[in-house]
Amino acid sequence: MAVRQASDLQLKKQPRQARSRATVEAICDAAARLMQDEGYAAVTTNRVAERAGVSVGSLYEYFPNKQSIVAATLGAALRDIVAGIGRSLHEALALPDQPRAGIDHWIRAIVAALESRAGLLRVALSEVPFLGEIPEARGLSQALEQIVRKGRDKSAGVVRLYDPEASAWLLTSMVWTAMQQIAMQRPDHLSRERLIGALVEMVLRQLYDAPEAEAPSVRESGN
Amino acid sequence: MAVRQASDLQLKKQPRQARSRATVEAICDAAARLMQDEGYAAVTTNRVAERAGVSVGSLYEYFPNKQSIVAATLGAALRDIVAGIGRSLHEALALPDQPRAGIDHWIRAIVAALESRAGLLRVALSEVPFLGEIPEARGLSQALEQIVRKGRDKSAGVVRLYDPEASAWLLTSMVWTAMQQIAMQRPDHLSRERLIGALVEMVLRQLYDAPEAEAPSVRESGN
Amino acid sequence: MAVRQASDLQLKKQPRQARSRATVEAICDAAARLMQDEGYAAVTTNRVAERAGVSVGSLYEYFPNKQSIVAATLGAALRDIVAGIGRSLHEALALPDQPRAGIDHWIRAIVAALESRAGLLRVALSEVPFLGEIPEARGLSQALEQIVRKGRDKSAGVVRLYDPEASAWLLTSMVWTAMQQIAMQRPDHLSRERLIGALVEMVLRQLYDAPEAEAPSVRESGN
Amino acid sequence: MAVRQASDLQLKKQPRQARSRATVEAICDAAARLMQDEGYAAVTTNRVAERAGVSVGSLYEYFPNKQSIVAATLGAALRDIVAGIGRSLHEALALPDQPRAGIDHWIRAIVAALESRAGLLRVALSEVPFLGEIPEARGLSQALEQIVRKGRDKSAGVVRLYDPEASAWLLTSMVWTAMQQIAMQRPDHLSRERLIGALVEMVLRQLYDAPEAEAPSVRESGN
DNA sequence: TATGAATGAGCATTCATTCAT
DNA sequence: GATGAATGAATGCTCATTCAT
Repeated sequence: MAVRQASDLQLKKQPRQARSRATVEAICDAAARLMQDEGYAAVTTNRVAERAGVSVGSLYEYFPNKQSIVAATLGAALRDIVAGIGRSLHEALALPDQPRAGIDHWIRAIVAALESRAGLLRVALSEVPFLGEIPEARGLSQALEQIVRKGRDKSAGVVRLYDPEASAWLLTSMVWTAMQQIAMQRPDHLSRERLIGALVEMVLRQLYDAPEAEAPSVRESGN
Repeated sequence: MAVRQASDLQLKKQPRQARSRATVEAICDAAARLMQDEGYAAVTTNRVAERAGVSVGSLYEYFPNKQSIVAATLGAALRDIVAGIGRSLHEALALPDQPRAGIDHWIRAIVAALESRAGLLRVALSEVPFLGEIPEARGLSQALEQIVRKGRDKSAGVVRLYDPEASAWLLTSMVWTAMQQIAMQRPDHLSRERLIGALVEMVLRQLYDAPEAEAPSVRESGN
Repeated sequence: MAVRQASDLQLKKQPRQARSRATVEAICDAAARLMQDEGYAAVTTNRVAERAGVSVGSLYEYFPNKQSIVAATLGAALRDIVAGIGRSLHEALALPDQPRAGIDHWIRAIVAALESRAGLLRVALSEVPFLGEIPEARGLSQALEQIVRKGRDKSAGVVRLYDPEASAWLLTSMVWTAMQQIAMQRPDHLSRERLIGALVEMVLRQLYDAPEAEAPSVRESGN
Repeated sequence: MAVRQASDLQLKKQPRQARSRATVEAICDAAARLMQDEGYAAVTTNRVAERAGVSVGSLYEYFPNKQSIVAATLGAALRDIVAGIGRSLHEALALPDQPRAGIDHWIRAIVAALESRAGLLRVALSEVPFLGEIPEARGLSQALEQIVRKGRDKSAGVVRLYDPEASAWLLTSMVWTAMQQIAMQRPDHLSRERLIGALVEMVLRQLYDAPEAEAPSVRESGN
């Protein structure tokens, strides 16, 4: 398999002028729309340029190759998501020390952040071969791990996990994919509210041996 | 997005002769190897034909287009996996009614089945744009749901889930992805044994409010 | 400067069928015509294919890249030239031992061979950056050297050159370029006949009218 | 072949200010270095501008197109060479009437001049398609012819060449290429000294040891 | 005058698919 | 049925040149 240099996914030069930044942004926006609407295979340099209202040449002024366009596009989206989570996490930490409220808060935050970019993420996760090589993708994992670690520190002495290391790793990855599913693949008959409620409950039970909680009313309006 | 007819992913005609079946199989094997070794982008009809020791023309005798080759290849792999799970599930049902033993058994069965095709699955899940349109992929989900349903029936009256519908859906998808991770993305420092052990414990806790179990010995050899 | 693999200039596969050989030949002919008529810069893969009455795809069936087309084209032309010289050389050796007749004969042979491909050679020599990497180009030099060596062997004991090694090298390269000039850059007012006659005379004078000159001291420092 | 206007190879306007002259010179220097180091294909207007520390726009302020940059670059190099030869020729004419000393002197002068620009010349001669259209290239030929003519005038009555016109033309072009070879393609085992020595001897032999030969009939038909 | 972002025609190359043998 | 040579639209990318600032 061809080796990829780290630099192959980076911009040729940082756009400094407002004009340049606008061009780069227009290119990433166009690529994002194309990817969402028609899938990764539809992202061709000429179509991206056309949609961005820019010439192919201009595109190659900033990006060394096609992959770097996709990487920048996804990178920006992921950065937005991490930022959104970060903001909410900040608030969450300000909350009183009630585990349920805290967990509920950050699960909501992450799901909301993911939902804002659901279409793009779906394609990124299922079609982009080099997603793992995009720094921001690793950044997101690390952000998650940080959250988990902080949560754990806070509840030290309370939580008792069987094989803590393995359990923590599993719980993180399971909750992470659960949130992705809620944000991106939720079945029609289950609303986000119900799923988030159930997920919070499951997490609490894992961490605290939570006893029965009142079942939610099944009547609901939206999804 | 281009509309895809269901028939686009199917074989032109079922190979009836042994000779034909061998050809189709050789093609799928070649495609599988190529995909595992070099990624989805490396799967070109000419290379598949070459590796299969067949002419491109013959390939198009059975398959209407490239996607149908990939679909057949992944379909076969997924059928193998479902079959493997099915066999184990059968044994599991024969076991005495000990939840832990049953859960442990089928988690092991699924992880083992996934591991046998890990390389191919990794690529299928992260690069193939039409995975969801492959009937067997849906079949796998349904198989899982069946298992869960059977498990639930067996333990009716014992298990109390908060919002059973939402919880069941979540639990299924979480455990499913946990098993994928264990089979395909396990971190170096956590062995399959530890992860399976922890996962079983987590599932039990969700279903039965399982109390503390003995922590596993941390000494381990392999992975 | 980019490194070039030897294989980059060679055919992907030898055409075995008559049909294939005809295709390869048509491609080389088209490239030769294009080069002669419009220069090396006009040789683009699409134009070559078009002129050859072949699709670009077919072209890449046999040639790994553009350079290999040019290399094959020039290689064939150079092989023709070497073959032509070889034939004449054979006759020349059959001639009686008259130096003038022999030299006249092979100069004529080489000039005629070069003239038959003058247009192509002119472009090859003045525009093709990788001429020296084409094996047949080296082959031509070696053919020349062989001729010179044979000529020298024949006249051993008669010819006395000042610093024989340096003189032989110089004489070879000078006569070689003289022949190229006669074949390809002859001024309007000087006919080939006159130029060949004069060249034969000059060569004879170098080889046989030599009065003894002092050999140069062979001791030398630099280059 | 595309027709080229003479003006296409010339500067748009002569730089009059010192500033402008410096810019033009920087551009030519950059082009020369690029050509020497990486070949004619590496000479792109953007890279030239960059290496020259100038914007592409400025470059087009003085040059109408890319070819004119190369033409100016080579023109300057050739002018340097002609100037160098001119200086030496002047000294040579001041020398006493010893043919060997005179010939030795100007051969040395030319070889030295060529050597000073060997890298650039090699590329110019083997890759630049329009070298013959650069006025200075013609100028160099004319300078050579002048030298030869002067030499001939000086030795009138002594030198007797078989078919003087053809022989002179041949001798000029042969000696010219011999000097190029000595300056640019000398084989490892032959030093410049030996080769120049041998060349001088060869020239002398052509010019002064000539026994009477029958002049060729001047009547001729073709070319 | 000088700049350098922008242009877009054009290039080399790939690959799913067809069809004469 | 089987073959594999042939096709050509489409792709990623370059670079001489222009022009608004």
